[in-house]
Order: sequence, then C-alpha cells, then structure tokens
Amino acid sequence: MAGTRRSTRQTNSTVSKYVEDSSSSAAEQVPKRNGKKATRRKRALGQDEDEQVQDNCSTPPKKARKLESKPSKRATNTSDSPKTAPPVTPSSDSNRDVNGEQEVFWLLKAEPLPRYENGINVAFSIDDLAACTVPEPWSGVRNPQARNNMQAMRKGDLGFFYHSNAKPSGVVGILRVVEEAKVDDSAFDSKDPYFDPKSVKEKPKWYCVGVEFVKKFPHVVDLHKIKGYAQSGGPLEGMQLVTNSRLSVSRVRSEEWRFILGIAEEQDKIQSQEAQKPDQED
DNA sequence: GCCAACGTTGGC
DNA sequence: GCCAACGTTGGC
Repeated sequence: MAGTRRSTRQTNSTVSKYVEDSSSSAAEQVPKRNGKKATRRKRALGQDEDEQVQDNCSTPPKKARKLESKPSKRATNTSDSPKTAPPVTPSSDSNRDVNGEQEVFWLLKAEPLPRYENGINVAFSIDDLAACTVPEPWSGVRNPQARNNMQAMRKGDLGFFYHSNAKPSGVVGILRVVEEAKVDDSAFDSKDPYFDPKSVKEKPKWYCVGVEFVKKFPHVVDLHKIKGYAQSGGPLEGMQLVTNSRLSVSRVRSEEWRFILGIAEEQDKIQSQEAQKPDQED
C-alpha cells in the first residue's frame, strides 16, 4: 500500500536550510545527488498534472509498503488502536525533555530498489530524499500503528532513514520532520498505487508528515549488525524495528538512537583508517 | 522465489 | 468481543 509522492503542493517551505546536521557525528553529509531518483517511474497515471507543484524533486512514489497491510475497516471509526499500538507519545507533546532534547526518535522505511505497484515504481531511496528541495510527504502509509507514529512526530524531530528489501537492508541515514502530520491525499487518489477506496475525505484516516534529508551515512548500519545487538540483553533488544519488523514507521528510543549513531560513527572511522593505511597499520 | 511473522478481516 | 482464515511484509 502506500505511498506516493507528494500529492499536492505540500508546502514548500524550508528545506535547504535544514540540511545541516544536527546531532551525531557519525558521518558527514553526502552530496545530494540529483537526477537519479526521478528517473524511474513516471507516474503511469498522470495524476500529477493537477498538481502543478514545484517539483524540483519529482518525488517518486515511495515507501510505505511495508507493514501496511490493508486499511482496516473496523479501525475506521474508532481510533484504531489495536491491541498493538503502544502509546507513542512521550511525556509531553513535544517529544522533547525539559532541555529541549529529543527523547523519542523515529525510523522510516522505504525501498530503494525498483518495485512496481499498479505499474508505478514505488522505489524511494535516501538519495532520492537528498535530491528533494521541498518537504517530502511520507505518504502512502496504510497501517494504523505506523500512522499513529507519524501523528506523534513533531516538527524538528529526527529519524533514521531505513532501506528495506535492499542489499543490504539497514539504516542509511537521517531525516528530519519538517511538517507535522496532515491528511494523506494519496489515499483518495484512485490512480495512486496506495489509493484506499475505503477512505472518505470527510473523515480522513491516513496522514503523512513532511520530511527532509539530513545526512547519509558513509556506510549502511545493516540489519544484521542491528540484530546482533538486539539479542537478549543487548542494547537494541526491544527496538521496535526488531520487535515489529513489519512496521514501516517505528519509534526509536534515545538510547537506541545514540547506539546506532555510534555504530555508524565507528564504521566510518574504521573505514577511513583503512583508507589511509595503504600498507601499514601501526 | 520462499517462507515465517503478524496484522486485518469478518463471521459468529 | 473472540477467533480462525487470509493477506501482506520483508528477510533471506
């Protein structure tokens, strides 16, 4: 389900300015390459026309297919908080502690390799995000729990960008929430690969946040490594990515966030050392 | 391409 | 409200 690119003029607000890095040190940013993303997939359905957006970013459809299975009808009127979705919101409504430090982070999955959904390539990689010049709507998510997580996101929150069904799958970088959840119009678009026929505009069921690129790690923190630290007693045991692997938008605890940043940093360090040690290693 | 995990559906 | 069947995700 899910996903499609920006469906309307989502605000084009601020993007470039955010592209510095904020926390972490793990990696430096990567030059954002343009060009590649858009290549694939032209919307087969031409639903784009009406939106004469500024799409410098031609945003390809994206993500979301993951865990979303089908929109649940019963969840429709209630708040669909199945037995699963644990409350996501942290102590306050800001996801931050008294010092303004983010306490709850996020992880958003997207598939970087071509995959067709209704004839439309829904691939979306971190490079695609890096090429965007306007906030990228994380549309197409059709799973209540993932949706709830997005609704709990606050402007300025950071999250990991995860490549799934990739080689290797893993955390590839960082993104930032620049627009809080708003109605996901792609659910009403019959041409959209993630069209949800049960959605009704009067009572929107699906929402999406707007995100922007922050940085790309020099090396993927792959799932294998993450799982290695997620075993019983491990620092990542309990990470939602592992405990509920089907969720396309999950939350990341601050300890987990820092731990993974540490891995990224470490990997970067190791590799730069090797790079500069042509033949010696003392 | 296969298969295990798990969420959703829908009858009762 | 419970539960069996079904469908989808996503790693491998």
